[in-house]
Amino acid sequence: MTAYRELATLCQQLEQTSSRLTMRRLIAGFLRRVEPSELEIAVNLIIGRVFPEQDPRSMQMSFASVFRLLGELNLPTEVYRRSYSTAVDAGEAVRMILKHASHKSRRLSIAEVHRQLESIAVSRGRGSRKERDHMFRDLLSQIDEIEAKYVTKSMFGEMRHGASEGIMLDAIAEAASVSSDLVRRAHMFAGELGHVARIALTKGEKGVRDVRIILFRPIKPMLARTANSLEEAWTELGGTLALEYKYDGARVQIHKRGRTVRMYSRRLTDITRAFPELIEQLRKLPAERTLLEGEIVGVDPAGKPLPFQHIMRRVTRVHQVQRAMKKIPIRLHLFDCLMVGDEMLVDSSYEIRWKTLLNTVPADLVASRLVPRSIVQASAFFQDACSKGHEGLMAKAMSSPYTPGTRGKSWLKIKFADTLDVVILAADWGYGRRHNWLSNYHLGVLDEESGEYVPVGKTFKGLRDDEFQSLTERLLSIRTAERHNTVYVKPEIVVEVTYNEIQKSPHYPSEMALRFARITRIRNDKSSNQATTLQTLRELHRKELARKGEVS
DNA sequence: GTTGTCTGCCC
DNA sequence: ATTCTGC
DNA sequence: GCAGAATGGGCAGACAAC
Repeated sequence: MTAYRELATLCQQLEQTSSRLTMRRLIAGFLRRVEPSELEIAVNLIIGRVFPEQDPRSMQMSFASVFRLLGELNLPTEVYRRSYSTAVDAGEAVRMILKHASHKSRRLSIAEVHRQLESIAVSRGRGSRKERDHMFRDLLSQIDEIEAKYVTKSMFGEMRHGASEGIMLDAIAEAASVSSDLVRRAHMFAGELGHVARIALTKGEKGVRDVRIILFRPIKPMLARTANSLEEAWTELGGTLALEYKYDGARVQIHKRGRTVRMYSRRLTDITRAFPELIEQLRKLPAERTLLEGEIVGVDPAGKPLPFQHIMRRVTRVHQVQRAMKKIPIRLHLFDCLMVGDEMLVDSSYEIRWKTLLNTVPADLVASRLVPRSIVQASAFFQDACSKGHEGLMAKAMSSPYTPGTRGKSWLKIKFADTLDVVILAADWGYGRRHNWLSNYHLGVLDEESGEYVPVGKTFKGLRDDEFQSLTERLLSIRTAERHNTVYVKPEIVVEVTYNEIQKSPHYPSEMALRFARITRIRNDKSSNQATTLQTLRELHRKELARKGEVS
């Protein structure tokens, strides 16, 4: 058995360096000396996971739970106040608080710490909240404050020591003396870091090479990079590309063997039971074995795509699936085929995979696509997609292989986006590396009827560090009030915000919220009475909705 | 039984 | 999801 | 160019509080 303390020490060392090579070396050394039976657990805990990626169990513990139970220690109020205001993150706050509780470490092993975390995760049903709190407090009483810090961090998935999945993969490769590329490929197919580590360290290169795609073990989806315009995508791909509609729905990976069909989400969660009508349809496909990928969108009776919110009502649904099925009909748009029969197509070109897809499934299940001959034709297709209520287009390089889990340059997404000039109404204090900055800005538009500014969303994106710093100073100088973590300010600062959609909001009184808002400019040239008005925003929202379908 | 809070997971 | 930063 | 970090809106489900 390896002491959990050693894992905590490793994390402390990682925290002290920003060099990836050093982190890789430190982790590799640790993986080589950790007790083999604890290897898989350790690999996950180090990068901030209690359970492997595909494990459906979760801790059901968050900041609120942990701070509630720490409050029960009845330490001086000053200890809590100082810890919360000084600590950069939750793990650090826990350490600072527990320093005053002076628990002695019983030197639990990695396996024992994990066993206790597991029993917290499986506690369910009436009274389980209290039971989980009790069990976690019990765990804290057996470890010292340094160990508690990293247990908390693993539980919250925020290590903040700079090493995560990517560096872990390199470390596994180094520890096992196997090439990094092979280890990464094995991980994309196996989907579980712990398994990859065990195989690499016990079976070496041969074991890693033998990992391949198996049906009903979902693989990491290939990711796309964003292009700012169609022209940019065209240039980047050298004009030899295909365009597909980018549907605003849920990405799914479909595995079929005989009459058995299962569907997995982008994060590899099994969501088969949410879409019975689709499963039934897919079971009838002639292909005996296949692995397909596509996007599911909600549609109205006329077939127009519904806003994203509606498909979300179905993806995570467990109860009343049949009722949701009637209310929110769906359509599947397939765009890739990674396996047919015994043939593995991951390394085949996109062109070949597309042809195989067409030969495998009926045409009405396939995404709309165009191989453009000119950029003019491409632009028309983009307009076409947007006007029909879709998100935009995907541009794909014809000869590119499927590269699971990586954001390569062979898939580019081009999304509709627009800008508004909005006013900063308030800002939240940041967390972690933004601890000392006001980092999350509440955005408002002017209601011409009342003359008041009403919130329509928040954003923390778009500014550079130096801009956060100067904006923090500026905002503090016009502060009107401060409550909890939020500083309210005079509505004076105007920022240009880029967004992708105006959503119907059940939360904001304006009943609208901006999706994916990011600051693209600080409009020092504009005063707040020149900002976008609520009335204008409503009009834009109406126009957006007119392109999309409606639920009856 | 209803409403509110927390959590995880879609984007 | 998007964006910025450091290697 | 990759990897990591910070954090958005909104959905269902599970449980807690009333």
